[in-house]
Amino acid sequence: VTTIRPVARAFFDRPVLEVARDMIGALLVRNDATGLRMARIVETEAYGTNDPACHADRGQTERNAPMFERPGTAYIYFTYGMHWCLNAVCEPVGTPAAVLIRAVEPLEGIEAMRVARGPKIGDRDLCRGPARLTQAFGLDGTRNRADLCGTDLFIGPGERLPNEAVETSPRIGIGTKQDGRPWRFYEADSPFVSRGKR
DNA sequence: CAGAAGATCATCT
DNA sequence: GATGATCTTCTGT
Repeated sequence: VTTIRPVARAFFDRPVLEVARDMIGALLVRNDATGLRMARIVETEAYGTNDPACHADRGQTERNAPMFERPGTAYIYFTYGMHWCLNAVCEPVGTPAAVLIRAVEPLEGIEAMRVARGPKIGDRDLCRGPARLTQAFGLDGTRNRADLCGTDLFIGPGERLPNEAVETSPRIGIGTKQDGRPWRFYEADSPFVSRGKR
């Protein structure tokens, strides 16, 4: 378990849609003084150029500045007055793009996650949603700009899921939402995705 | 400086 | 399915 290594930085230095697809099945790992926490990524969403929903669509600001930085950088932003969301910055320096991690399947450190989330939370709900997983992993703004190719917080290659599970998902969307905004969403066929009822 | 919206979640009906 | 929580960030004046 501790032999898992981070992906190469070149993994993130690619078009954000490709990275969002390839992050399905990869591992999110935090391994530091707080212990080991590990989970499989099952749901992602891509943000980048030509996307009005992207935080950087109207240029660089203090908040979105990490999106312009080195691929593999963590962009962790605060929203709705109480929630933190984790992104992996993609594409070359100066090109704002990032993948939001929307849901993960807990694999290791489940008790630590339950301490962070609440004693009555079932395994399925520990990390099912972008703000839930940051809470479960103990991530917030103090970790903004962390290196996701680093050692104590990183993305690992994990087991390769069948691409079919990603490409045929009923809720995959590379297209347009009802309001006309782009929808760049990937999910595995898993009970740990954020919207499923199952 | 005020106002609105927001890459959400827990809780309730 | 609806609503409240809670506050930062951005925009317009």
